[in-house]
Amino acid sequence: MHVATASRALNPDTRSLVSSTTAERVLQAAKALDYRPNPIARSLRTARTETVGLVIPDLTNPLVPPMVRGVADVLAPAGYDAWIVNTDNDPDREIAQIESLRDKQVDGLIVATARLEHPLLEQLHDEGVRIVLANRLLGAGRIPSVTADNAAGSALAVDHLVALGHRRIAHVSGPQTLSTGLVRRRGYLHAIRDHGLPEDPELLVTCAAWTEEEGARAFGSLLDSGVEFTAVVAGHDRVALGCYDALAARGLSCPGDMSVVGFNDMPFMDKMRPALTTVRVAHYEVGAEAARLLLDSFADPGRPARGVLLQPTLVIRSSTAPPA
Amino acid sequence: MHVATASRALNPDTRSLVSSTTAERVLQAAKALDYRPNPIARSLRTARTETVGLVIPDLTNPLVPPMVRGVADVLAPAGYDAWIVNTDNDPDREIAQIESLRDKQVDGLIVATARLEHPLLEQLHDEGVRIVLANRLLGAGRIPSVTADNAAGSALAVDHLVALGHRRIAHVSGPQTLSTGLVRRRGYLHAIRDHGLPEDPELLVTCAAWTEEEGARAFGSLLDSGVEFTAVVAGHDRVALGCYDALAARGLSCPGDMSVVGFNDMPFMDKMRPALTTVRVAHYEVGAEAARLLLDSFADPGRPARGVLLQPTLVIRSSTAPPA
DNA sequence: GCGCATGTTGCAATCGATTGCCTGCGGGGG
DNA sequence: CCCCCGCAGGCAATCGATTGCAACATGCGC
Repeated sequence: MHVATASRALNPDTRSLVSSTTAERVLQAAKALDYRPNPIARSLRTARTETVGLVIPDLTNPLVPPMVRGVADVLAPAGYDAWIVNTDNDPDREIAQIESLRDKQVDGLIVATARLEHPLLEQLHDEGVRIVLANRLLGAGRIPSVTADNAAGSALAVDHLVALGHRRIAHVSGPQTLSTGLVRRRGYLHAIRDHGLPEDPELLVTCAAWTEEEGARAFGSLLDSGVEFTAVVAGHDRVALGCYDALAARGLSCPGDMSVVGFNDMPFMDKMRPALTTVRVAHYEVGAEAARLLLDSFADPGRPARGVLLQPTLVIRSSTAPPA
Repeated sequence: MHVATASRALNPDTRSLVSSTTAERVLQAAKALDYRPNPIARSLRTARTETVGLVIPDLTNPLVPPMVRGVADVLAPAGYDAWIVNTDNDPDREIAQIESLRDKQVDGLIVATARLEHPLLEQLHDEGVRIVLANRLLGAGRIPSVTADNAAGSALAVDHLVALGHRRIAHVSGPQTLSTGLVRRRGYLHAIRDHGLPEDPELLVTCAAWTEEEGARAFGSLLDSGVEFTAVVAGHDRVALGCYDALAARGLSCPGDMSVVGFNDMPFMDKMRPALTTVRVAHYEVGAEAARLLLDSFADPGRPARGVLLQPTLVIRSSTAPPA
């Protein structure tokens, strides 16, 4: 029995080249010997690894694990695995990690880091590397991507507050170098305008990062400025928690004195006091859909880039109430 | 120039076999051509992949990501990468995943799933597969492992409560099929005895899982039983949150009516109301140390198995107070 | 009865690196 | 002056699978 024949018998696609009796014999023998194909040898020959690179900023960011699971759960049935690498938002590290993934011959990349600009990715895409962006958009939109509809999410938050009777609604936005920071702010501004509310630049403050500290600092300065308002849309749950802290530090209550809406619905946000009303982003679905797009692009290389927008939902809890 | 010569020049270990001038020329050429060695071809030849398998129950469990980062951060400088697989605590899946990792020719395994029994792991270890256990202990302790000193952690919690003046201290333990469930309970019992406190079996209840629901159920039944006590050591932060819920449902306050201590110090436990006093386990360090043990076993295959116990610390917040 | 088509299997190249062995060259010592 | 030793580098096998091509057998049609 020749290895070539065995190889053909073992591969369902080529099994028809082998007589059914020998195929059966090979399958029997494989089972008897507990034969396990060596993926390394196969990859060397076929130049495919059944592996995709998953580039994330930091696994310990609570938003990330659900997305990773979404990716893994979609890839697994298709026979693919994910290599996970953390960049810690360091551009140099990101480049190094991506090159390392390419050396490992990954069949595609899912990039979930959030910076806006990224010449390397566009270049790789032009070189024919299969890439899907998750959670971020890039320049011309030529690269397939999956993101939450962040603008719509901001609008959901504003709509909810307006429905409760709020008219002066602040926004604590994030770094404008981040796709999320930019779009959520834009969505807030549009929603304010759509409701015919006054667009007061004083109601808009910006964090240098999506952290509680920055949220407390930015929102605290807004509180101290003397501007009047009764509700705030935070660009991120962490920022909302910072708002909680800033309120507590000033003896103000939520939702009594101030309604707060977060963004993302991280784990445990339902356990906060008050439980945080927030815009839920289905991160698992973002990952799953990104993986689907990537698999699609393997199946049909010619397919044009598709951008998927996932609709967020509003989760109403206890941090929002009608104004006093 | 022959590929063999180039190979030797590129590899620091064999570079001395090549004259320094040719070595220099090769290095120059490699840089000029942006040569990148193919890890797949190398692995096929050397039967090493510079890769370890990391077996975890579920990435979305908040305790897991820090451990994964600990592993990754230690492996990276040594040139190793980690394949991460989730088992969802399904024994069959765990076996399948581990076999898949072996097919991928990982150089070693770090297994961080928590069930107590595991014949496969012992068998693999006997076959010479390099394995390190994280967060769990196995039978005879012949396999190197890294765990938090869970018994000592329980004792820290009891000591703290006793120092506050509590004398009747309950324990909500977890599944006794889990290493953590078993040992934390044992540590609690020892500590109670060491303090000369009454060992009342009625103060001990057990959850079927480390979840808020189970914690609320088990602790609720204890509250409803009429047994007197003023404090509880929960075997897990999630269980402690369940205790919060059970207290709230009965109109009891924490820490006014009942002191609660958690276990693990998951993210956001400092943001709870009240902020949770808990036994902090350095999960990052568990992962890092497990990775170190594994690298050690690569460097020196003969080394005897070592078991590392990491000492937890008590983080005192607002869920504990002297008894009323 | 011969030729050709079809179906099955074997041969050998290939993927890209590593490594044991051998060769050839040069220098130093007898 | 010759021999031997050591160093540098080339040769070729090897890892384990895949795959184009060739070869062979069988069977059918003319």
